[in-house]
Amino acid sequence: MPSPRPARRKPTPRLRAARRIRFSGAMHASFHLAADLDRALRAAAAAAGLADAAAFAPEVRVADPKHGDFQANGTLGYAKARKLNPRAVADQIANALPAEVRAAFDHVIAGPGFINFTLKPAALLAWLNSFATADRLRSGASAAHAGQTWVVDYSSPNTAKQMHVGHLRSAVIGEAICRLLAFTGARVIRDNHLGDWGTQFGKLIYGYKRWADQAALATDAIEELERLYKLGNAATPDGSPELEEARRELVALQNGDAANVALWQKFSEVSLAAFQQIYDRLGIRFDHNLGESFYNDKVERIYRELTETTPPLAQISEGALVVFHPEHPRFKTQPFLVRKADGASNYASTDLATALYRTEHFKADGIVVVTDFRQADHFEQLFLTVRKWFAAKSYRLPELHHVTFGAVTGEDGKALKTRSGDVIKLKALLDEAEDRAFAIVSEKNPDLPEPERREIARTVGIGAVQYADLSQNRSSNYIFSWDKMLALDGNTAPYLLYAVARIHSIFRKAAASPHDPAHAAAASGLETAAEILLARKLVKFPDALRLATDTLRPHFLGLYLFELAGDYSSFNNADKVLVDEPAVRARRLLLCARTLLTLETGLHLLGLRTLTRM
RNA sequence: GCGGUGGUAGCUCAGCUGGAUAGAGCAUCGGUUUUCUAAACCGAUGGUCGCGAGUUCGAGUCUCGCCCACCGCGCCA
Repeated sequence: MPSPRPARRKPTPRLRAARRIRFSGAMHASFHLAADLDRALRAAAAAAGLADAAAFAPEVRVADPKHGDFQANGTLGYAKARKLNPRAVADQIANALPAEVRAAFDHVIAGPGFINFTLKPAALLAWLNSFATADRLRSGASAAHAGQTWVVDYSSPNTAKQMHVGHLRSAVIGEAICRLLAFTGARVIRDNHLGDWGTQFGKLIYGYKRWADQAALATDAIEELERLYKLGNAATPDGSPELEEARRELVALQNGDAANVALWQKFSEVSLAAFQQIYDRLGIRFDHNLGESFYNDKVERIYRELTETTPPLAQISEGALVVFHPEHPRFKTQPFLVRKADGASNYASTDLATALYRTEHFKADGIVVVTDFRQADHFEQLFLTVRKWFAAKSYRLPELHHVTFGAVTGEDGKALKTRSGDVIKLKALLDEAEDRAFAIVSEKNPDLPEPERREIARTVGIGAVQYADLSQNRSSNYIFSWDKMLALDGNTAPYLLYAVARIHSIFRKAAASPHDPAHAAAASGLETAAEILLARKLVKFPDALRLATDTLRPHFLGLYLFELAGDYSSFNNADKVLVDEPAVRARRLLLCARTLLTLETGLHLLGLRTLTRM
């Protein structure tokens, strides 16, 4: 599989110690039950006296509910390699399982030799009691990236241009990844790598100096800058004296000409202000906006370091400074061009400088760059080069991940455009999402006051756009469909938000708080099929979280939330919550509270807002 | 030409890195409410996992070959 996948991190001694302490039985449930089982199975293999027990990998997976909660597949591979009977091996291991595991799980050997584990109702309840708040969930999850710093580079629009639909996926997926990494313990640095430098600024300054409309700049600066760029571009055809003039403006800017630098700064400022209006609606706030211009004075060091090693990593070819990778079938001939023949830098130079800055200045343990799949070659070459360069200079090497995603297309499968063929501006798209959501809310719930319907429309409309992107595997193209993303059935934001709203509704009706520990204290043991099915789903949140974070694919979390909302709806339909018997009512309120906690926590991790009524 | 990503039910998509009888939603058909939001739930119909070989206890998943779509491949990012 070509998409980047984080290597399993070696646990630090500190983490190993933490895991030992966290290992426990049913009384004090540990966060990640599958990880508990993995350790218990390894210990059992050793205790059972299996030959070569250290080589036994349990391969614990979340199971189909009809088979249990978790299954260990590792016995099959282990037995096969040693020509043993897999069921006999499974039996030996199962018989040596520690008492805590036997207390918490029923287990059975099934099929060719799987060991299936099903949590007992008391163990389910113990887990739900242990993880009663978002903080508890976070501290349970935080071991994965504790003590690490991750820099995430996403959104990254060009200044002096409006954000359009092509910027949506990077922003939405990038923000979700930031939140996942932060929740699992990392210090996350959100870095907006703006396209704020390059030849287009010569043409823009040329247009600005001739045709700028100050009134238009005051009302909608970006719109006016786009108009001026188009004018400037049209007025400077190849070979024309006007183009020469535009180039002189660019050279003046690059040489620090005060007037042009001031103009460029103004362009950046108004652009950032316009971007922030979009980011506010998407719940995004960057820590840094270190665009390409920031690295202007940092590329000389790159050229020097890439050429001073023996043998040099970079070489001159056709006047340009390039890096070849002789061991690579394609990049041995397809150059990585780090300095143009005219001596100017390009995106390869600044990206190399960026990787170094993030390593040295931010002390990054991991760097994630979120761009569309068309840049895959560039980043593969970039990372290959960084690895060799850092090794040659003995720099510490962070994990490097290029997170790619497919195109957003219309229902015809072609790039998404307006009817007139223009790109769709992100502002207009978000406006339309809210308008459509408002129409639906007003139809479904006309009695709510209009300000509340507006607020609901904001949350549902924007959430629908975000979730449509996040619910699907990011590597495939995604077909933009208002009807599908705003549908109330299926894996959509409205369906999930509706489940959240219904749970809030029950607590309103009961005049109770989801945070009240009294429900847990008064709860009797889980009994009905729907209660148990729901609880079994709730305890698998850690698995979904880990999968989404390890693969940097948020849709795994989305899929889990959808399944959880479905199990909740079934429970809600089968078992009335507000019954008279206090102990039954309390345990069902407990399930409602934990479902609410998990759905809200999960949706917030994906960058969505939630509602109490809709 | 080389490479990347896709190809799974009529449509839109999952499929946890090789595991059990391939799953959801939409659509179609049928059912459920004097009950906490029916914006819901339950059931049925629907599959040559693009095609063909191979690897092995086991392949949608791995290997090889082919077909189709989108995309990338020297001075844009």
